[in-house]
Amino acid sequence: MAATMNDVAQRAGVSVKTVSNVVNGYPHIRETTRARVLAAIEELDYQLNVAARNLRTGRTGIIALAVPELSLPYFAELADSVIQAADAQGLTVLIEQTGSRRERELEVLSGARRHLTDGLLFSPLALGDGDEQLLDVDFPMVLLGERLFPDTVDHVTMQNVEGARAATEHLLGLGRRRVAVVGVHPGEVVGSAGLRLTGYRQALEAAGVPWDESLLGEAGLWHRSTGASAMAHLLDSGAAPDAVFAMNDAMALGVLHELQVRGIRVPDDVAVIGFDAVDEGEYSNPSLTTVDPGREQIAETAVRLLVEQIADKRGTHRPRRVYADFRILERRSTLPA
Amino acid sequence: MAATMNDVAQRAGVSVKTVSNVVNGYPHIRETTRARVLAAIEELDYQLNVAARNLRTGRTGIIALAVPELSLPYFAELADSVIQAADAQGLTVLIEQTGSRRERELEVLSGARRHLTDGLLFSPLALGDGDEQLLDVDFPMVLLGERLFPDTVDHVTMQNVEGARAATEHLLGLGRRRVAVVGVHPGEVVGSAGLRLTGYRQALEAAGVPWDESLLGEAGLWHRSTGASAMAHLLDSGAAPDAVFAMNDAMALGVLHELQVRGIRVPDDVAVIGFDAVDEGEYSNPSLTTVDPGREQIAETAVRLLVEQIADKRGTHRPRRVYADFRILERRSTLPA
DNA sequence: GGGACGGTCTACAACGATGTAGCCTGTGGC
DNA sequence: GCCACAGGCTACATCGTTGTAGACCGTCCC
Repeated sequence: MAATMNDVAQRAGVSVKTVSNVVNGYPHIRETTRARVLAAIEELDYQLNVAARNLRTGRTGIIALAVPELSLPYFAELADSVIQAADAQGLTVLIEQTGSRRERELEVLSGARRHLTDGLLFSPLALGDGDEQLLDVDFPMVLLGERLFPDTVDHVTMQNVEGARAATEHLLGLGRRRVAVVGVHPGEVVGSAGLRLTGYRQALEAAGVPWDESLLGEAGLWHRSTGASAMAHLLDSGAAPDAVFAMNDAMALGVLHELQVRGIRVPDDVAVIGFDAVDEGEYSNPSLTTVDPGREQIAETAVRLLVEQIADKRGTHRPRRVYADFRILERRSTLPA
Repeated sequence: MAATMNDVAQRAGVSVKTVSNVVNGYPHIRETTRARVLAAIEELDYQLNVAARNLRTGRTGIIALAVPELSLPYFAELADSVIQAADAQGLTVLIEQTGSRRERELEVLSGARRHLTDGLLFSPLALGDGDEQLLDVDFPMVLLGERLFPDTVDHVTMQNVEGARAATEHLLGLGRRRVAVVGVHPGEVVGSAGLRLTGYRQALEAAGVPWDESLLGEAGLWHRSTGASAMAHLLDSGAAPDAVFAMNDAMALGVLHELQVRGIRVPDDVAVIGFDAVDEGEYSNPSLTTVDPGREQIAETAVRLLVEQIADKRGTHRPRRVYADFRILERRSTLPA
């Protein structure tokens, strides 16, 4: 049987509350008493029962992170960063996978695990326009990543438009004029697909390059496989791109793969740039130029905002939106000729 | 304020315990009563306070998964599989990253979060020979993956020796005779590096191919970068391999990268095979032949064993060791000439 | 010398659920 | 008509901690 505070108290000859005070660092305790209590804790190998503290204080020390899929490298690396940032604040992370399914995302928001966690970092994919009121929850939450929602909730996001624009400009700067884009969601405006497409369009306009519908590669889910098939479709349709901006790295790697299978040289025939800066792109063949969206900064900021929300019991905080810094990581897939 | 069982009980005109019974599916309740309670729950939007239940029952419904790093694709995909398997059993997963650091692995075992979780799935890397007694913990635990420990604890592992042997035989079957191996940990026997090296050796012996020290590529951490530098070292040393067995996929991808940078053709000049079957290898250039160690089977089995341990309060269960099925996934990096 | 005050500590209630014991009521068997 | 018994429910204690109120002691100041 595990020891309780009571056992420790008896052994140290003090009240339970004093043990509690020692454990929680309450300052007004005589040194000798504190030493006795600590010794008793040591001897009994006492461990605080978190469940009991939770019940009493209403805090759990756990935050939830809801992401689409851990098997997507970006989210795995994001989770890594979040866990480390949370660790630094003494928090533990509980991961929920939504599988990009709307129903699972709603479940996360419904707060079924509300009592288990102090707050939620949420990276939604399936929710979108018209779901604003669903995000008006009564527990601490910070939205992560890409979608834009009204200013009713804290939001840490990457610079989708600017990053996409910079990526496209990077390709145009190589002298490429037939720049395809992969990952388009037709009709979407507020999602990351819509925003990144806007950045792409801005870059073309600024450079005076005409808009060409045939260079738009659609892809619903942003996986390696969908990137590969979007590229295949672009090639088969005769669009003849000389560069590709893939809206994330996973698709960019699919694009590289498809090009390589067909014997098309990268970057000589087609230059490729991605978005996300996952580790994988550093060792692909050729290595992948990409937009680094500031993943660690996003994780750290998000955890910090969440902690602030949790501390602010009155609910008086006003929602904030934070944009992370981005930069282009230049590698071989866009090496100048 | 969130509603409690007391609120529900008052509204339904029954005792708290009856509400508890309804919530927990206790059978002997009149239909009309059950309906009244359910209605009250609905009206008040009542959610069970898990912390309180935890305190009373000692169960939390959370299991911990301790892995080295989520940013390593294999562990991200393993986590994905574990979360899904746990979900199917109504369990939530809390992920701990040990960063392969011995001190963090010990912390996990010390059970600091014992009160927060019902059990632990543990994939140790830094612990090894001589640490057996540390694994003799007094909470439910299942060891995952690769290292072998004495039979005092449940263990779900991949077939390291057999898989490595099959991988090496696959290369030998292509007619290659100078088969390098990457990821060697000199002196190690029980770890996955030691076991996979044994499989490699067995395959060579069976084929009558002489053992050549110069074909052993060392790599402490099994990352892409260490795979690349081990390959660079092999090439620079003049070992002149015509095939490489990388002990995991991450290193294999680093190997592919290094070969490509040097203009060495795969599989024509050097054939490459990995181990783990991460998604990434399917879209690398060229796509990566690998050993599929049965990741999902491992995850499902591990969760099942853990659930059994948790249910078995008496601690009468006898430790089991389960080996997952493996198979070779043949892709282009070992395409016959 | 008495009152104010801060430091140190204790007793007790409370968080929200569940386990245990036991009270009714109705049914069936003898 | 009485007892045994099961179904349906309630009352109360309890899990291990923390918040609140207050007791006690010594110091300091007027």
